[in-house]
Amino acid sequence: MAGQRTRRRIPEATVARLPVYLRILTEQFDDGVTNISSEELAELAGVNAAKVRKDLSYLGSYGTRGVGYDVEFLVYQVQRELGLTHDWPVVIIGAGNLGQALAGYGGFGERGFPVGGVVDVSPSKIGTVVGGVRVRHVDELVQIVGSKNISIGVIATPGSAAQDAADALVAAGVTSVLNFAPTVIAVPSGISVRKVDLAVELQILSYYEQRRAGSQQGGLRAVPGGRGRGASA
Amino acid sequence: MAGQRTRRRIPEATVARLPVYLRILTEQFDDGVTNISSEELAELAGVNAAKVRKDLSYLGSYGTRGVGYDVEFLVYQVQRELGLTHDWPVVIIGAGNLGQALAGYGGFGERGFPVGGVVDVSPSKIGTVVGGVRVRHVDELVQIVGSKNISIGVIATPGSAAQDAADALVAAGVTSVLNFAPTVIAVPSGISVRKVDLAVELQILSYYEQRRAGSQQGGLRAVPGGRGRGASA
DNA sequence: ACAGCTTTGTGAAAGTGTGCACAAGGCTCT
DNA sequence: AGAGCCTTGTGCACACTTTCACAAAGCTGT
Repeated sequence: MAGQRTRRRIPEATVARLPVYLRILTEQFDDGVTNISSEELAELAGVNAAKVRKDLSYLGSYGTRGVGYDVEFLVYQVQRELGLTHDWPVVIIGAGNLGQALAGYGGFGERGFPVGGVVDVSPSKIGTVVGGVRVRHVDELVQIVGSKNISIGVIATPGSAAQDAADALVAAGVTSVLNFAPTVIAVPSGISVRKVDLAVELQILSYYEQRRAGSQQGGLRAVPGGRGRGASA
Repeated sequence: MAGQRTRRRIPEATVARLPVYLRILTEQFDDGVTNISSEELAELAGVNAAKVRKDLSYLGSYGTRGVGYDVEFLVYQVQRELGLTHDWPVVIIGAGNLGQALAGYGGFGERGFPVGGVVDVSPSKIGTVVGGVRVRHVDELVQIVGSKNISIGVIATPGSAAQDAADALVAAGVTSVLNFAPTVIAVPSGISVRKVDLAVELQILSYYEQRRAGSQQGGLRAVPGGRGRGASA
């Protein structure tokens, strides 16, 4: 009865790395690897071994000293912690270039995020089929989200429509949003938002590229990584 | 003669925010806004005003106390700092779903990163035209990179081919890499790498979504943001 | 010329994240 | 059963980031 789960809070930086470990562990498991050390995992993830151990320690003491971690068990634990023991269908709002690419990408479904619906406002898009899903009108968002129990929405509209899209998603009951539009969106507190802006990534690279050119000689070094880390060979 | 530029180093976290400020400032400028306060800019960027001021202070003292910042001037300064005073052509490696979407996206070119070339290994892809560019064989990478003076490469291959793609890019002379493949790639030191993994973003959302469901009541809060910040309305 | 208002620029404190270094623990082999 | 080896889990110091709070500086109106 005494709740064995204290609901320890996992640092955000660790949460961002767990999916990377998970992918590597899954690959290793598929390759028949049954045990892995923090050193090996760190090498494959491009991070420091101490960091791997500290990250994994937030899940519990699942390693064996002198031996390492049981890959299969660790895969399960990471999945459980990330809430990946079941699928999370997503709805994509915006069926333009990007929306079509995302829907057709296939990588989502494979990794537990099947495309449960695609909506748009343009009559020319509605009714077309992308990624095996028929595009429906944004007004049907409530039904789609409700009937498939969707909690994650993906914004793939132009920047100018992103806030409307976010409002529509929230109104329909979505509680997490992945925003690909190059715009900061406002949502009620309690709604999770993450943003991916391709141009921003390139501009960050541009900064380091320019700096390299400017300072002629000396200290070339890998770009320190927010999320995208530079690993040296 | 005394170098007015001490080449002050800008913190990584700030570099990641500058592109966001730049986009907002450019929009405001296009709307005819000539002056902006740190408070207004912070509101639009979804961050704290003190952070905006500190970020901008790394560029120099370009504001006027009691007034704010001159939008046009600030746009120029941020662009200069990010190295965006000229275009940076990019080469995309991988002409599958994602590569096609990126090449056809258009958003790259508009923001100063025109697609200077697309390459692939598959004979079925070579010769096809995506985003107005003819797909060429990866063996031609050296010529493409050399003739157009390209320093940024975008990896849009499947994960299994990502390391080979990275090696090919580096061998061709590229010094910055944006990796969309769900794999950690190793590069020589001195090469900048940033990574965008769509599944990782969704998995991070899944974590907070699951946690919300698990802890029944209480403390719903926006997902703390690595890069994608949750703003509350 | 000066008082009062506004907003910047920044020192300092608080909060997060990273990485070293090592004790604790477990396995194997004799 | 015990020695020796290996790898985990973590305390601690350091580095980076965020936020507060306020002095400095410029503008406006009298």
